Amino acid sequence: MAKIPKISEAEWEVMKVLWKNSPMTANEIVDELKGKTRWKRETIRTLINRLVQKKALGFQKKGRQYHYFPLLTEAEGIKAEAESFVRRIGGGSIEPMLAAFVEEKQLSAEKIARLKSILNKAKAAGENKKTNE
Amino acid sequence: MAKIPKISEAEWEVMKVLWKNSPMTANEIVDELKGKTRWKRETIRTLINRLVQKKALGFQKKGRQYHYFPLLTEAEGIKAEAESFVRRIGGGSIEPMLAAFVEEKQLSAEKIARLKSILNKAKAAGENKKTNE
DNA sequence: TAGTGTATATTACAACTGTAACATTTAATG
DNA sequence: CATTAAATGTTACAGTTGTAATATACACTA
Repeated sequence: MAKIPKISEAEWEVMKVLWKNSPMTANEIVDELKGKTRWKRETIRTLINRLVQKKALGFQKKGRQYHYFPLLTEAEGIKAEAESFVRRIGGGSIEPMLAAFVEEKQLSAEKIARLKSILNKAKAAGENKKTNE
Repeated sequence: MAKIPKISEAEWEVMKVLWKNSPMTANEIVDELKGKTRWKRETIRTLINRLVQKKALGFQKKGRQYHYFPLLTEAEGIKAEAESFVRRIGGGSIEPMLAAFVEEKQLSAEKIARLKSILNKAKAAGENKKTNE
């Protein structure tokens, strides 16, 4: 997807269920979210509609029902959020944020290893910055 | 600071200048931001006022002027943002986001080392079985 | 003391968000 | 075919945010 639309907090919850499993009908989405939130059915439908307007969701009409599916991948969504985060903190240090992560989430050893590998590659890229392009 | 108020994108720009240097008068903040944004003087004053209402900024009256200063530290602000980010992406993987970071920012070797050290501590706290790398 | 700059305070207004209620269309049923 | 139940569509309404304009208060100057 070219330009990632800005997805609000509540809308993200909807995206997450579709990222886990799609396509889904509005009702299936509602049922899924009824467990996790206290939103009324119509609230959830509003969120779905807004996501369609924003072109974050697409749908296919099947009889009287719509089957919704994401128009961007979860990784794209996360990357966009991360970029917005980075822009926001600007010159700030990313350390408190990584610290918050490890506090908040239970990171498995493998995950940590992958993260470290990303950091290692970063260092390499930084060092021969002038030659790469 | 006990509870971190929700600070909007534009408001963050104001906080950042105060985190770099405080206290400052409204005019000093305006001058600082005039360089970085295209906001009108009164726009910036609105942001300052909203931050005061939210108790993100305090001030001291000195004659006819107010001298503003942050009521939360930059690290607190960043941590709150990071937590919000983590909540939002929920079960999602943080890897795309770390990747975005290293893409977006030029990380020095020392910074990378500190980040790795955070990861190492995380592993220790989480499950200290294997000690690879 | 009356005017004039500056500071601060109040008000504006549209877009976006959270949170729904109400209305309309249409497939299926009696 | 008329009714109903379930889907989708339209409208609502207050709080937040971006982006200001306008009004008011007060210190200093003439």
